[in-house]
Amino acid sequence: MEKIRVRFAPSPTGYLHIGGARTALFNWLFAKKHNGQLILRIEDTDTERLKEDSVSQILSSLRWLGIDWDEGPEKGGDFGPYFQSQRQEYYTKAAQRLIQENKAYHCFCSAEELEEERQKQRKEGMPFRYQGKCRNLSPEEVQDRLKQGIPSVIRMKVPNSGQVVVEDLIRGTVSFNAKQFDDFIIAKSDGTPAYNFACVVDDHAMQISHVIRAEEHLSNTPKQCLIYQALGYEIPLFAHLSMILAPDRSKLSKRHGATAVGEFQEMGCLPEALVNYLTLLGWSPVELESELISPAQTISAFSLEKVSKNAAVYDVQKLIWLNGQYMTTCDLDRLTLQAIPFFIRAGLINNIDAEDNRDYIRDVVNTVRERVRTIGELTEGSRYYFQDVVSYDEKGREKYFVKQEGVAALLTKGRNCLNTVEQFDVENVESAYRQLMSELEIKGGIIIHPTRLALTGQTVSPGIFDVMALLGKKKCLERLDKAIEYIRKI
RNA sequence: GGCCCCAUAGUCAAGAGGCCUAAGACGCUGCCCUCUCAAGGCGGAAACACGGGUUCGAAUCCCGUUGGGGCUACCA
Repeated sequence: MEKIRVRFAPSPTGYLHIGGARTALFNWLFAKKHNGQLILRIEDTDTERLKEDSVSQILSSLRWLGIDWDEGPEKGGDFGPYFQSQRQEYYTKAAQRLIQENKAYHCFCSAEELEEERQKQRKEGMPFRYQGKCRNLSPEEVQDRLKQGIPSVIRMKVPNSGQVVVEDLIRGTVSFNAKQFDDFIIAKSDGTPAYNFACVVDDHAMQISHVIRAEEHLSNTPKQCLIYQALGYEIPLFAHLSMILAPDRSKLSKRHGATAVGEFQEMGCLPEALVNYLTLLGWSPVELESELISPAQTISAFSLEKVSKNAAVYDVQKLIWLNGQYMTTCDLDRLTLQAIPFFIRAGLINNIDAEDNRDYIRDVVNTVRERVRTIGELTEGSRYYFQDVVSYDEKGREKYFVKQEGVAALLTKGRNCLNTVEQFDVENVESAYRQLMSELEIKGGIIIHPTRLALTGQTVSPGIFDVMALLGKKKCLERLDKAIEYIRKI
């Protein structure tokens, strides 16, 4: 088989969203699977829609996900430049050639004229198609108008009969009737290429073997085939990935909550979880026993033919669940490192703590991580390890501090019991407390619940003895004293 | 409107004419474990959009309908 070269070609009009991320991921998986290259190309021909910083955001999101490219921005390669805005000469040359070969032509119709025509046709209930007014202008006329400086676009001369057949690796053979297309624009009046044209010129120049992109481009593909044919280029293989939809089956947008990769990062998602989730959207690891799969496993099992044809509704619940799974199993030091910025932002620690108390922070992360699903939740669940308890959970307060008979005295016994523990570790603390329970002939929960509330302010936490040991003797005694005093005042 | 794609539980998704009394996962739910919450273990409810064909036999093939999505720009 020939060299496999695929590309991801985002337009820098905003952040990388999960649809784009999945397209990039599937391209990456396919390239890795076949020892091919992934090319990153920035499609920035529409200067009006460009957004500042967009490129660097997209690049950093891709890197965060672990999707690396072999050629492209900040990387270089033999087929550059990788920004379409720097490739104008290629487009101009190709368009000029088409004009010389009588396969494309200058069109001098103004936007107003076209709009008028459009309205007229709509009134008649006809689909809008350019009528080919400038199609047969004589060379002299064209030269004349060009000299006069009348703005013009370049249009394809589209044959008005015949079938255009697209071979798609996911969808099979899809055919279109050529006569439905009008003479579409390949170069705008400022000379910059229209999407379909730039795309074909670049994919050919960059020797792309497989075009893997979103389904929204399937309808553009026959036009691109027409361009390939006119230019005499070999047509690559296509694979159109189904769309990712919002829960209401509409197109995903900001109103549907987090859709940008960066937003998932901010809420404390782990990149491996997002990647894992995205691979499951449209592809399924049939021969693997679990859905928790690493990129390496995915690469070896991946095949485009097995990619699902139906649009997928994205379900944040499953992503969060996957993230929770990774939270408890991922490398602790790495997770700690990722959590620290969250802790700082939440005001739990400062930069100095982050350095000096690294071990403590790591222990906190380790004990809390198995009961939370995101780093955001981890941060919230870690509060009392860094800050004093300033209030008690309302329901817990009612149940354990107000309604529980003799709780102050009980906690005092607990306090004194802890006070006798020398080596304040989990085993010693637990055996001391257990001994107290059996002396008092009470069930564990009777003293554990109020203790938890006193130490954490919450009704939920990791195992209470783990909490005690991590908090240390001093803080445990302080917080118990404070709670006892608080209860007495009720 | 025209053209194109798609159609299995709430969601992702296995399924290539008999192996389907239709996998698995998330979510929901019952029980167990338990100091709480998670996690974990064992159960449960929940789907082939509809109508016609083809066939001895259809979730699977064909046609139609309905529904969803995309394209139809001097956007990509």
